[in-house]
Amino acid sequence: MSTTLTGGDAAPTAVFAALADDTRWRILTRLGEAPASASALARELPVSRQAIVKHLEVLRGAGLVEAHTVGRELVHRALGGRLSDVARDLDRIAAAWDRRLADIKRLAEGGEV
Amino acid sequence: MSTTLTGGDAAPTAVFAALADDTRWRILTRLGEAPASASALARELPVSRQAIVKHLEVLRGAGLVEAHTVGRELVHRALGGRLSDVARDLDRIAAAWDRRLADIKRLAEGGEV
DNA sequence: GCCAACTGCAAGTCTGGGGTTGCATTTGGA
DNA sequence: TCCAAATGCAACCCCAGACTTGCAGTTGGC
Repeated sequence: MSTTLTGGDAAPTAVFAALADDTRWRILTRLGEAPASASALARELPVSRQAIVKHLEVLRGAGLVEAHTVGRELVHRALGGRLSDVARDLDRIAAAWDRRLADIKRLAEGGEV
Repeated sequence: MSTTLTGGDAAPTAVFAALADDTRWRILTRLGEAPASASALARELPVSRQAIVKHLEVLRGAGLVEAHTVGRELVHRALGGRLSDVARDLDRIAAAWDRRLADIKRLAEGGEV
């Protein structure tokens, strides 16, 4: 019905899982600065190319990264769209919690006078 | 200099890791609806109390949950603050990526005419 | 045409952490 | 007072996934 996490109670943990690894986060933010291939990233980061490839697959699966070929290279770049979707949803959820909390407090105070 | 993740390049993966587990997410959203103790949650969710206790520790460590004693119960409740912080930061990062992307495209098109 | 460089596939290792069970301890409240 | 119910601690199991090494296949570009 919806791909956003507020659409239902679908767990958005997949996206979070993609963001939860340090190496993956480094790769992602690095791609945010400028697109790069797996081999190029492997030269910059202290992990093997294969490890990076796997991370890129996860990131692509989460919709956080997009790939296109340039010459014989497979260049990846970071996509902001999914991330801002998640941000918006998180913000809504947080607001709902705090609102509910405030309601409870108000109710408790008002009702006990 | 800053506790937010945009402040530096500090990896915010700790918070994401806290959100990345399904069971933990269920616990967190459940607490968002109404505060509850570990034992109460254990009765509602298909996991042992001990598992829930560990999850609550993680959530508390990430600043997503707060606890206070009521009678002999230790009641936990979800806090929106940290979550909206993360949301704001993610949104900024996403915007920066897209902006950079747009710049590159514009530059490429303009330069190749 | 050829080679250097990039990608893809396949095992295989090993640590983290999610989950459980069991028991000890405390304490609220009828 | 006394018990049911809540918390805390500890040892243990088990698997997902992060990382590596090694090799085979493809292809761009001089």
